[in-house]
Amino acid sequence: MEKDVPTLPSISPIQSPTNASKALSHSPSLPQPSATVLHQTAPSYSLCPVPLSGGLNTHCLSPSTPSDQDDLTCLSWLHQRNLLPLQHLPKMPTLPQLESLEPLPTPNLPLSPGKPPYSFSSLIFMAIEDSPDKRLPVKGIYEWIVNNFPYYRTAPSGWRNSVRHNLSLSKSFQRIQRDKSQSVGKGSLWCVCPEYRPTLQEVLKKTHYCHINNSSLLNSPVLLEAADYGQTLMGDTTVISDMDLNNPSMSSCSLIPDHEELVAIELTEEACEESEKDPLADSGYIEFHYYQDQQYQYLVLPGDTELDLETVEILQLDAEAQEAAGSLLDLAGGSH
DNA sequence: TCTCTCCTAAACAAGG
DNA sequence: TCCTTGTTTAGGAGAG
Repeated sequence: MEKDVPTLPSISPIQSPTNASKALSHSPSLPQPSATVLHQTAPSYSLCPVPLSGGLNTHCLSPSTPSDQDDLTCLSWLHQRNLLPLQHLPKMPTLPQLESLEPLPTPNLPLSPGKPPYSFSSLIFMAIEDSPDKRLPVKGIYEWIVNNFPYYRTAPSGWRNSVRHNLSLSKSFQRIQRDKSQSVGKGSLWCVCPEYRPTLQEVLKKTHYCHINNSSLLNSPVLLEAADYGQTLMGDTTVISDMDLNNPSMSSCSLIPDHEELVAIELTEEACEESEKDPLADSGYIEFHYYQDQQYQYLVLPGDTELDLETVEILQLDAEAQEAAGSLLDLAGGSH
């Protein structure tokens, strides 16, 4: 299942003149920020862009609303939860409606969520890790899965049996007896067995990367290594996730990063070439990722968008995008 | 082919 | 009684 890893670039992509010229061609007036996500990609099928004025779209990755939760199969939210470092948005199985994308993404694309690529162990792991107390009752695990993976809303209920089966059978999960005095409802709480936590994280990472292997960007040893340590190695770029996936102490860390900035991921030439092979790449959108108001958000802009002040002004026309545009301006060295 | 992992289904018991 | 939870067994699919 592991993919061959491309040769490690001699220099980091962000420092490569060639790559930089490609990546920055979309934003000639934007000075290289210390941290800016700027990658060109076809919009993920799970995007539910909120239409902005000027044909721009913004999108919130926070699963705080049901509509947002639909997007969780896009897996980008894993970054928000710090279960995976923010990197290239994964390309999920192609949906026909995206094959024929018009120049602008259709707002509120109809979603037909497929089965998540994650094993039940991973789903349970994510559910538990996402809980404030790192422990959940079975019902809570059900709810988390349903809330985050729309597939299971309509799936036959047998998957619940599989969840329970996994909980019982897997050594990775421990049952905790509820405090009888405070117990409301039956059943126990389940938590992740600490010694199996790194294993679960590894499985989760592998699953994630296997399903985004269309992007050679993520196959860069640099980025993979960065993913392992929660830091990118691209110059002074700051990765948006500062957690250490292999650090058991992460369980006590906030799942939401406390810094607010854009994260830059630029396409390597290989990534660009591969992207060109992707039929969706013709739609050529750029996603601008940023972290704001304790949420990951991103703008989806047409690929030929020049992120200059004019573009930002357009962004500013929309109240919802105003703050985002401000962030871009800040990073561009301007003020608004 | 074998092994392993994972998924699914089913049966059963216990408890609310 | 019904439903949920937890356990166990069995079989199949897919990958290495």
